[in-house]
Amino acid sequence: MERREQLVSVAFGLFYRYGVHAIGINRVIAESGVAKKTLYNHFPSKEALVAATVEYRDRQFSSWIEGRTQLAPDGQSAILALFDALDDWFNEREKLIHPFHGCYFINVSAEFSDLNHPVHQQCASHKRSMLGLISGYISQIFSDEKTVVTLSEAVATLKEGATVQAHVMGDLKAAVKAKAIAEELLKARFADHATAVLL
Amino acid sequence: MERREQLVSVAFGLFYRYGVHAIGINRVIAESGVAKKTLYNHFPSKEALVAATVEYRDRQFSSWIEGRTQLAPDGQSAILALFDALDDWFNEREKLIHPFHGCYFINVSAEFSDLNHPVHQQCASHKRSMLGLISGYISQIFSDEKTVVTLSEAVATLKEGATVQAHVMGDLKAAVKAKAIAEELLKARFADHATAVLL
DNA sequence: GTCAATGTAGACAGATCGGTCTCCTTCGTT
DNA sequence: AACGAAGGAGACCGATCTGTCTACATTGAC
Repeated sequence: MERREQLVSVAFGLFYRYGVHAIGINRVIAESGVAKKTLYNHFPSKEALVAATVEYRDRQFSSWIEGRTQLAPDGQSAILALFDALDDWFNEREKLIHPFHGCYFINVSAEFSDLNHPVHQQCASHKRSMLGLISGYISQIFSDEKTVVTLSEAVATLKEGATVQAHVMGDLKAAVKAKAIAEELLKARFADHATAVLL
Repeated sequence: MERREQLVSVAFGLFYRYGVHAIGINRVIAESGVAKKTLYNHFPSKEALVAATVEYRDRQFSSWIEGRTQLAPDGQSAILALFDALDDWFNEREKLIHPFHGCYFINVSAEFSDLNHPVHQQCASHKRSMLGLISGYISQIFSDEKTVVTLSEAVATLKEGATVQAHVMGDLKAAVKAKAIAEELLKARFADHATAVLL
Protein backbone atom coordinates (compact mmCIF):
# COMPACT_ATOMS: atom_id res chain seq x y z
CA MET A 1 0.00 0.00 0.00
CA GLU A 2 2.88 2.35 0.81
CA ARG A 3 4.49 1.81 -2.57
CA ARG A 4 1.25 2.38 -4.38
CA GLU A 5 0.68 5.72 -2.74
CA GLN A 6 4.24 6.75 -3.47
CA LEU A 7 3.85 5.93 -7.16
CA VAL A 8 0.62 7.87 -7.41
CA SER A 9 2.03 10.86 -5.59
CA VAL A 10 5.20 11.06 -7.72
CA ALA A 11 3.34 10.36 -10.94
CA PHE A 12 0.85 13.06 -10.13
CA GLY A 13 3.63 15.56 -9.54
CA LEU A 14 5.27 14.77 -12.88
CA PHE A 15 2.08 14.59 -14.92
CA TYR A 16 0.85 17.84 -13.40
CA ARG A 17 4.13 19.58 -14.13
CA TYR A 18 4.85 18.30 -17.61
CA GLY A 19 1.70 16.66 -18.93
CA VAL A 20 0.69 13.01 -19.00
CA HIS A 21 2.03 12.10 -22.42
CA ALA A 22 5.28 13.99 -21.98
CA ILE A 23 6.30 11.75 -19.07
CA GLY A 24 7.00 8.06 -19.54
CA ILE A 25 6.66 5.46 -16.83
CA ASN A 26 10.46 5.05 -16.76
CA ARG A 27 10.67 8.59 -15.41
CA VAL A 28 8.02 7.81 -12.81
CA ILE A 29 9.89 4.77 -11.49
CA ALA A 30 13.23 6.57 -11.59
CA GLU A 31 11.90 9.41 -9.46
CA SER A 32 9.83 7.28 -7.13
CA GLY A 33 12.51 4.63 -6.55
CA VAL A 34 9.90 1.96 -7.15
CA ALA A 35 10.69 -1.01 -9.38
CA LYS A 36 8.88 -1.32 -12.69
CA LYS A 37 7.54 -4.71 -11.74
CA THR A 38 6.04 -3.20 -8.62
CA LEU A 39 4.40 -0.47 -10.66
CA TYR A 40 2.78 -3.09 -12.89
CA ASN A 41 1.79 -5.13 -9.86
CA HIS A 42 -0.24 -2.17 -8.66
CA PHE A 43 -1.46 -0.80 -11.97
CA PRO A 44 -2.33 -2.83 -15.07
CA SER A 45 -1.30 0.01 -17.38
CA LYS A 46 -0.06 3.58 -17.57
CA GLU A 47 -3.62 4.70 -18.06
CA ALA A 48 -4.66 3.07 -14.80
CA LEU A 49 -1.88 5.02 -13.12
CA VAL A 50 -3.18 8.22 -14.69
CA ALA A 51 -6.66 7.44 -13.42
CA ALA A 52 -5.24 6.91 -9.94
CA THR A 53 -3.52 10.29 -10.07
CA VAL A 54 -6.79 11.95 -11.03
CA GLU A 55 -8.53 10.31 -8.11
CA TYR A 56 -5.66 11.27 -5.80
CA ARG A 57 -5.85 14.87 -6.90
CA ASP A 58 -9.63 14.87 -6.63
CA ARG A 59 -9.44 13.84 -2.99
CA GLN A 60 -6.57 16.19 -2.21
CA PHE A 61 -8.08 19.23 -3.86
CA SER A 62 -11.62 18.63 -2.68
CA SER A 63 -10.63 18.14 0.95
CA TRP A 64 -8.45 21.22 0.80
CA ILE A 65 -11.24 23.36 -0.63
CA GLU A 66 -13.71 21.99 1.89
CA GLY A 67 -11.28 22.73 4.70
CA ARG A 68 -10.96 26.29 3.51
CA THR A 69 -14.71 26.89 3.14
CA GLN A 70 -16.78 24.78 5.50
CA LEU A 71 -15.94 26.67 8.68
CA ALA A 72 -17.26 29.92 7.24
CA PRO A 73 -20.14 31.35 9.32
CA ASP A 74 -22.58 31.48 6.41
CA GLY A 75 -23.03 30.63 2.76
CA GLN A 76 -21.77 33.95 1.46
CA SER A 77 -18.60 33.82 3.53
CA ALA A 78 -18.03 30.31 2.25
CA ILE A 79 -18.24 31.42 -1.37
CA LEU A 80 -15.86 34.30 -0.73
CA ALA A 81 -13.54 31.92 1.13
CA LEU A 82 -13.50 29.75 -1.98
CA PHE A 83 -12.01 32.59 -3.97
CA ASP A 84 -9.56 33.36 -1.17
CA ALA A 85 -8.43 29.75 -1.35
CA LEU A 86 -8.02 30.03 -5.13
CA ASP A 87 -5.98 33.19 -4.61
CA ASP A 88 -3.63 31.40 -2.24
CA TRP A 89 -3.32 28.51 -4.69
CA PHE A 90 -2.59 30.69 -7.73
CA ASN A 91 -0.04 32.65 -5.75
CA GLU A 92 1.53 29.51 -4.27
CA ARG A 93 0.96 30.57 -0.68
CA GLU A 94 -0.48 27.15 -0.07
CA LYS A 95 1.97 24.29 0.19
CA LEU A 96 -0.56 21.55 0.85
CA ILE A 97 -1.70 21.20 -2.71
CA HIS A 98 1.36 21.53 -4.94
CA PRO A 99 2.76 24.42 -6.96
CA PHE A 100 0.35 25.93 -9.43
CA HIS A 101 0.33 24.60 -12.97
CA GLY A 102 -3.29 25.26 -13.74
CA CYS A 103 -6.10 22.89 -12.92
CA TYR A 104 -5.08 19.22 -13.18
CA PHE A 105 -8.57 18.25 -14.29
CA ILE A 106 -8.60 20.80 -17.10
CA ASN A 107 -5.09 19.78 -18.12
CA VAL A 108 -5.86 16.08 -18.15
CA SER A 109 -9.09 16.69 -20.07
CA ALA A 110 -6.99 18.41 -22.71
CA GLU A 111 -4.93 15.25 -23.16
CA PHE A 112 -7.92 12.91 -22.91
CA SER A 113 -10.24 15.02 -24.93
CA ASP A 114 -12.85 12.43 -25.78
CA LEU A 115 -15.81 13.02 -23.47
CA ASN A 116 -16.41 9.27 -23.27
CA HIS A 117 -12.94 8.41 -22.11
CA PRO A 118 -13.00 7.14 -18.49
CA VAL A 119 -10.23 9.50 -17.46
CA HIS A 120 -12.10 12.45 -18.95
CA GLN A 121 -15.21 11.36 -17.13
CA GLN A 122 -13.30 11.32 -13.86
CA CYS A 123 -12.40 14.95 -14.46
CA ALA A 124 -16.00 15.82 -15.27
CA SER A 125 -17.06 14.11 -12.09
CA HIS A 126 -14.69 16.25 -10.08
CA LYS A 127 -16.12 19.39 -11.64
CA ARG A 128 -19.63 18.25 -10.85
CA SER A 129 -18.77 17.68 -7.20
CA MET A 130 -17.19 21.14 -7.00
CA LEU A 131 -20.42 22.54 -8.43
CA GLY A 132 -22.29 20.56 -5.78
CA LEU A 133 -20.14 22.08 -3.04
CA ILE A 134 -20.80 25.58 -4.32
CA SER A 135 -24.49 24.82 -4.64
CA GLY A 136 -24.58 23.68 -1.02
CA TYR A 137 -23.26 27.03 0.16
CA ILE A 138 -25.54 29.05 -2.11
CA SER A 139 -28.59 27.18 -0.88
CA GLN A 140 -27.70 28.34 2.66
CA ILE A 141 -28.42 31.85 1.39
CA PHE A 142 -31.31 31.43 -1.01
CA SER A 143 -34.20 29.00 -0.93
CA ASP A 144 -35.38 29.74 -4.46
CA GLU A 145 -34.23 26.69 -6.46
CA LYS A 146 -33.79 28.65 -9.68
CA THR A 147 -31.59 31.24 -8.02
CA VAL A 148 -29.49 28.52 -6.40
CA VAL A 149 -28.88 26.78 -9.71
CA THR A 150 -28.16 29.94 -11.69
CA LEU A 151 -25.87 31.44 -9.11
CA SER A 152 -24.00 28.23 -8.41
CA GLU A 153 -23.22 27.84 -12.06
CA ALA A 154 -22.12 31.44 -12.33
CA VAL A 155 -19.75 31.01 -9.40
CA ALA A 156 -18.39 27.79 -10.88
CA THR A 157 -17.87 29.55 -14.22
CA LEU A 158 -15.97 32.36 -12.53
CA LYS A 159 -13.87 29.80 -10.63
CA GLU A 160 -12.88 27.99 -13.85
CA GLY A 161 -12.33 31.19 -15.75
CA ALA A 162 -10.08 32.61 -13.06
CA THR A 163 -8.08 29.40 -12.98
CA VAL A 164 -7.48 29.54 -16.73
CA GLN A 165 -6.45 33.18 -16.57
CA ALA A 166 -4.10 32.52 -13.72
CA HIS A 167 -2.48 29.68 -15.61
CA VAL A 168 -2.46 30.74 -19.27
CA MET A 169 -1.94 34.46 -18.72
CA GLY A 170 -0.10 34.29 -15.45
CA ASP A 171 -2.63 36.67 -13.92
CA LEU A 172 -1.90 36.46 -10.22
CA LYS A 173 -4.92 38.57 -9.36
CA ALA A 174 -7.44 36.49 -11.24
CA ALA A 175 -9.03 35.09 -8.09
CA VAL A 176 -9.37 38.49 -6.43
CA LYS A 177 -11.10 39.86 -9.52
CA ALA A 178 -13.41 36.88 -9.85
CA LYS A 179 -14.27 37.17 -6.17
CA ALA A 180 -15.44 40.74 -6.65
CA ILE A 181 -17.73 39.67 -9.49
CA ALA A 182 -19.09 36.78 -7.46
CA GLU A 183 -19.79 39.16 -4.58
CA GLU A 184 -21.58 41.53 -6.94
CA LEU A 185 -23.79 38.74 -8.22
CA LEU A 186 -24.63 37.66 -4.68
CA LYS A 187 -25.52 41.18 -3.56
CA ALA A 188 -27.69 41.77 -6.59
CA ARG A 189 -29.81 38.82 -5.47
CA PHE A 190 -30.00 40.08 -1.91
CA ALA A 191 -31.53 43.22 -3.40
CA ASP A 192 -33.90 41.14 -5.53
CA HIS A 193 -35.02 39.13 -2.53
CA ALA A 194 -35.43 42.23 -0.37
CA THR A 195 -37.69 43.66 -3.04
CA ALA A 196 -39.74 40.50 -3.23
CA VAL A 197 -40.24 40.54 0.54
CA LEU A 198 -41.37 44.14 0.51
CA LEU A 199 -43.95 43.59 -2.21
CA MET B 1 4.15 27.46 -49.35
CA GLU B 2 1.29 25.12 -50.12
CA ARG B 3 2.94 22.22 -48.35
CA ARG B 4 3.71 24.26 -45.31
CA GLU B 5 0.09 25.30 -44.87
CA GLN B 6 -1.05 21.74 -45.33
CA LEU B 7 1.33 20.49 -42.65
CA VAL B 8 0.20 23.14 -40.20
CA SER B 9 -3.45 22.50 -40.87
CA VAL B 10 -3.20 18.73 -40.49
CA ALA B 11 -0.91 18.97 -37.47
CA PHE B 12 -3.30 21.40 -35.82
CA GLY B 13 -6.21 19.02 -36.33
CA LEU B 14 -4.31 16.11 -34.78
CA PHE B 15 -2.80 18.07 -31.90
CA TYR B 16 -6.16 19.64 -31.11
CA ARG B 17 -7.91 16.28 -31.16
CA TYR B 18 -5.37 14.16 -29.28
CA GLY B 19 -2.88 16.49 -27.65
CA VAL B 20 0.56 17.59 -28.81
CA HIS B 21 2.65 14.91 -27.09
CA ALA B 22 0.26 12.12 -27.95
CA ILE B 23 0.85 12.64 -31.70
CA GLY B 24 4.24 12.03 -33.27
CA ILE B 25 5.46 13.72 -36.43
CA ASN B 26 5.23 10.40 -38.27
CA ARG B 27 1.46 10.57 -37.85
CA VAL B 28 1.42 14.14 -39.11
CA ILE B 29 3.30 13.25 -42.31
CA ALA B 30 1.24 10.12 -42.84
CA GLU B 31 -2.01 12.06 -42.70
CA SER B 32 -0.81 15.09 -44.61
CA GLY B 33 0.91 13.10 -47.37
CA VAL B 34 3.96 15.32 -47.02
CA ALA B 35 7.44 13.80 -46.89
CA LYS B 36 9.41 13.97 -43.68
CA LYS B 37 12.21 15.81 -45.41
CA THR B 38 9.77 18.43 -46.54
CA LEU B 39 8.47 18.84 -43.02
CA TYR B 40 11.99 19.46 -41.76
CA ASN B 41 12.66 21.79 -44.65
CA HIS B 42 9.83 23.98 -43.41
CA PHE B 43 10.21 23.53 -39.65
CA PRO B 44 13.46 23.02 -37.74
CA SER B 45 11.75 20.91 -35.08
CA LYS B 46 8.46 19.51 -33.86
CA GLU B 47 8.23 22.37 -31.45
CA ALA B 48 8.44 24.86 -34.32
CA LEU B 49 5.55 23.02 -35.95
CA VAL B 50 3.58 23.26 -32.71
CA ALA B 51 4.25 26.98 -32.57
CA ALA B 52 3.02 27.31 -36.15
CA THR B 53 -0.21 25.50 -35.26
CA VAL B 54 -0.77 27.89 -32.34
CA GLU B 55 -0.29 30.86 -34.65
CA TYR B 56 -2.57 29.28 -37.26
CA ARG B 57 -5.28 28.74 -34.70
CA ASP B 58 -4.82 32.21 -33.26
CA ARG B 59 -5.47 33.75 -36.69
CA GLN B 60 -8.34 31.41 -37.46
CA PHE B 61 -10.12 31.81 -34.14
CA SER B 62 -9.54 35.53 -33.81
CA SER B 63 -10.78 36.31 -37.30
CA TRP B 64 -13.83 34.12 -36.74
CA ILE B 65 -14.68 35.81 -33.45
CA GLU B 66 -14.15 39.22 -35.01
CA GLY B 67 -16.39 38.27 -37.91
CA ARG B 68 -19.09 37.26 -35.50
CA THR B 69 -18.92 40.39 -33.33
CA GLN B 70 -17.69 43.44 -35.25
CA LEU B 71 -20.89 44.01 -37.27
CA ALA B 72 -22.98 44.32 -34.11
CA PRO B 73 -24.68 47.72 -33.86
CA ASP B 74 -23.21 48.58 -30.46
CA GLY B 75 -20.81 47.38 -27.80
CA GLN B 76 -23.40 45.49 -25.83
CA SER B 77 -24.65 43.60 -28.85
CA ALA B 78 -21.06 42.72 -29.70
CA ILE B 79 -20.48 41.20 -26.26
CA LEU B 80 -23.67 39.21 -26.49
CA ALA B 81 -22.72 38.12 -30.00
CA LEU B 82 -19.44 36.83 -28.56
CA PHE B 83 -21.36 34.42 -26.36
CA ASP B 84 -23.63 33.44 -29.25
CA ALA B 85 -20.51 32.57 -31.22
CA LEU B 86 -19.19 30.50 -28.31
CA ASP B 87 -22.56 28.74 -28.15
CA ASP B 88 -22.33 27.80 -31.81
CA TRP B 89 -18.78 26.61 -31.35
CA PHE B 90 -19.51 24.44 -28.29
CA ASN B 91 -22.51 22.96 -30.03
CA GLU B 92 -20.60 22.42 -33.28
CA ARG B 93 -22.97 24.47 -35.37
CA GLU B 94 -19.97 26.26 -36.80
CA LYS B 95 -17.91 24.37 -39.35
CA LEU B 96 -15.34 27.10 -40.01
CA ILE B 97 -13.35 26.51 -36.86
CA HIS B 98 -13.14 22.78 -36.28
CA PRO B 99 -15.10 20.44 -34.02
CA PHE B 100 -15.02 21.38 -30.37
CA HIS B 101 -12.29 19.87 -28.19
CA GLY B 102 -12.01 22.70 -25.73
CA CYS B 103 -9.82 25.75 -26.24
CA TYR B 104 -6.58 24.96 -28.13
CA PHE B 105 -4.69 27.62 -26.21
CA ILE B 106 -5.77 26.23 -22.84
CA ASN B 107 -4.97 22.72 -24.00
CA VAL B 108 -1.52 23.62 -25.30
CA SER B 109 -0.77 25.60 -22.15
CA ALA B 110 -1.50 22.44 -20.20
CA GLU B 111 1.20 20.61 -22.15
CA PHE B 112 3.65 23.52 -22.11
CA SER B 113 2.98 24.54 -18.58
CA ASP B 114 6.05 26.65 -17.96
CA LEU B 115 5.00 30.29 -18.26
CA ASN B 116 8.33 31.17 -19.86
CA HIS B 117 8.06 28.62 -22.65
CA PRO B 118 7.66 30.39 -26.02
CA VAL B 119 4.69 28.24 -26.96
CA HIS B 120 3.00 29.04 -23.65
CA GLN B 121 3.66 32.71 -24.24
CA GLN B 122 1.99 32.48 -27.63
CA CYS B 123 -1.12 31.15 -25.90
CA ALA B 124 -0.99 33.93 -23.35
CA SER B 125 -0.66 36.44 -26.17
CA HIS B 126 -3.81 35.10 -27.81
CA LYS B 127 -5.70 35.47 -24.53
CA ARG B 128 -4.48 39.04 -24.17
CA SER B 129 -5.67 39.92 -27.65
CA MET B 130 -9.09 38.41 -26.91
CA LEU B 131 -9.21 40.55 -23.78
CA GLY B 132 -8.29 43.51 -25.96
CA LEU B 133 -11.14 42.75 -28.36
CA ILE B 134 -13.61 42.55 -25.48
CA SER B 135 -12.22 45.73 -23.99
CA GLY B 136 -12.75 47.51 -27.29
CA TYR B 137 -16.45 46.67 -27.28
CA ILE B 138 -16.92 47.54 -23.62
CA SER B 139 -15.29 50.92 -24.13
CA GLN B 140 -17.98 51.64 -26.76
CA ILE B 141 -20.45 51.50 -23.88
CA PHE B 142 -18.60 53.03 -20.95
CA SER B 143 -16.03 55.77 -20.89
CA ASP B 144 -15.00 55.19 -17.27
CA GLU B 145 -11.63 53.47 -17.56
CA LYS B 146 -12.05 51.51 -14.35
CA THR B 147 -15.41 50.14 -15.43
CA VAL B 148 -14.00 49.15 -18.81
CA VAL B 149 -11.13 47.23 -17.27
CA THR B 150 -13.21 45.52 -14.60
CA LEU B 151 -16.01 44.53 -16.91
CA SER B 152 -13.71 43.39 -19.72
CA GLU B 153 -11.94 41.06 -17.37
CA ALA B 154 -15.21 39.77 -16.00
CA VAL B 155 -16.44 38.99 -19.51
CA ALA B 156 -13.16 37.29 -20.39
CA THR B 157 -13.38 35.24 -17.19
CA LEU B 158 -16.88 34.13 -18.07
CA LYS B 159 -15.75 33.25 -21.60
CA GLU B 160 -12.90 31.05 -20.33
CA GLY B 161 -15.04 29.50 -17.61
CA ALA B 162 -17.79 28.61 -20.05
CA THR B 163 -15.27 27.07 -22.42
CA VAL B 164 -13.88 24.85 -19.68
CA GLN B 165 -17.34 23.79 -18.59
CA ALA B 166 -18.35 22.99 -22.13
CA HIS B 167 -15.27 20.88 -22.62
CA VAL B 168 -14.64 19.17 -19.30
CA MET B 169 -18.25 18.71 -18.24
CA GLY B 170 -19.79 18.55 -21.69
CA ASP B 171 -22.17 21.33 -20.71
CA LEU B 172 -23.71 22.36 -24.02
CA LYS B 173 -25.49 25.32 -22.47
CA ALA B 174 -22.43 26.84 -20.86
CA ALA B 175 -22.28 29.77 -23.29
CA VAL B 176 -25.97 30.60 -22.90
CA LYS B 177 -25.60 30.69 -19.12
CA ALA B 178 -22.45 32.77 -19.22
CA LYS B 179 -24.15 35.18 -21.60
CA ALA B 180 -26.94 35.78 -19.12
CA ILE B 181 -24.43 36.62 -16.39
CA ALA B 182 -22.50 38.92 -18.72
CA GLU B 183 -25.76 40.68 -19.60
CA GLU B 184 -26.58 41.08 -15.92
CA LEU B 185 -23.20 42.63 -15.23
CA LEU B 186 -23.62 45.04 -18.14
CA LYS B 187 -27.09 46.13 -17.04
CA ALA B 188 -26.01 46.66 -13.47
CA ARG B 189 -23.51 49.21 -14.76
CA PHE B 190 -26.12 50.97 -16.89
CA ALA B 191 -28.06 51.44 -13.68
CA ASP B 192 -24.93 52.70 -11.93
CA HIS B 193 -24.25 55.21 -14.67
CA ALA B 194 -27.87 56.35 -14.77
CA THR B 195 -27.71 57.01 -11.02
CA ALA B 196 -24.53 58.98 -11.39
CA VAL B 197 -26.15 61.17 -14.02
CA LEU B 198 -29.18 61.88 -11.87
CA LEU B 199 -27.11 62.88 -8.85
C1' DG C 1 13.47 -22.47 9.33
C1' DT C 2 9.69 -22.16 5.83
C1' DC C 3 6.59 -19.82 3.09
C1' DA C 4 4.02 -16.21 0.97
C1' DA C 5 3.71 -11.49 0.03
C1' DT C 6 6.04 -7.72 -1.43
C1' DG C 7 9.55 -5.59 -3.59
C1' DT C 8 14.27 -4.89 -6.42
C1' DA C 9 17.38 -4.33 -10.68
C1' DG C 10 17.20 -4.50 -15.03
C1' DA C 11 17.24 -7.34 -19.45
C1' DC C 12 14.22 -8.04 -23.13
C1' DA C 13 10.74 -7.21 -26.95
C1' DG C 14 8.38 -4.73 -30.49
C1' DA C 15 7.07 -0.29 -31.45
C1' DT C 16 7.54 4.54 -31.98
C1' DC C 17 9.88 8.81 -31.07
C1' DG C 18 12.40 13.16 -33.31
C1' DG C 19 15.62 14.07 -36.43
C1' DT C 20 19.37 13.15 -40.42
C1' DC C 21 20.42 11.84 -44.82
C1' DT C 22 20.65 9.29 -49.55
C1' DC C 23 18.92 8.85 -53.96
C1' DC C 24 15.61 10.26 -56.99
C1' DT C 25 11.73 13.16 -59.44
C1' DT C 26 9.32 17.22 -61.02
C1' DC C 27 8.92 21.84 -62.46
C1' DG C 28 10.06 26.50 -63.76
C1' DT C 29 13.60 29.55 -65.43
C1' DT C 30 17.47 30.58 -68.24
C1' DA D 1 19.68 21.04 -72.20
C1' DA D 2 21.29 22.66 -67.58
C1' DC D 3 20.37 24.16 -63.11
C1' DG D 4 18.24 25.17 -58.74
C1' DA D 5 14.23 24.90 -55.89
C1' DA D 6 10.98 22.07 -53.98
C1' DG D 7 9.47 17.81 -52.93
C1' DG D 8 9.11 12.43 -52.51
C1' DA D 9 10.09 7.59 -50.36
C1' DG D 10 12.05 5.78 -46.89
C1' DA D 11 16.40 3.89 -44.68
C1' DC D 12 18.94 4.99 -40.81
C1' DC D 13 20.25 6.54 -35.99
C1' DG D 14 20.13 6.79 -31.00
C1' DA D 15 16.74 7.26 -27.70
C1' DT D 16 12.61 6.26 -25.38
C1' DC D 17 8.06 4.21 -25.14
C1' DT D 18 4.87 0.49 -22.69
C1' DG D 19 4.76 -3.72 -21.00
C1' DT D 20 6.76 -8.72 -19.82
C1' DC D 21 9.68 -11.47 -17.37
C1' DT D 22 14.01 -13.53 -14.88
C1' DA D 23 16.62 -13.96 -10.89
C1' DC D 24 17.05 -12.41 -6.53
C1' DA D 25 16.19 -10.01 -1.77
C1' DT D 26 13.50 -8.65 2.28
C1' DT D 27 10.00 -9.03 5.70
C1' DG D 28 6.48 -10.80 8.61
C1' DA D 29 3.66 -14.63 10.11
C1' DC D 30 3.59 -19.27 11.54
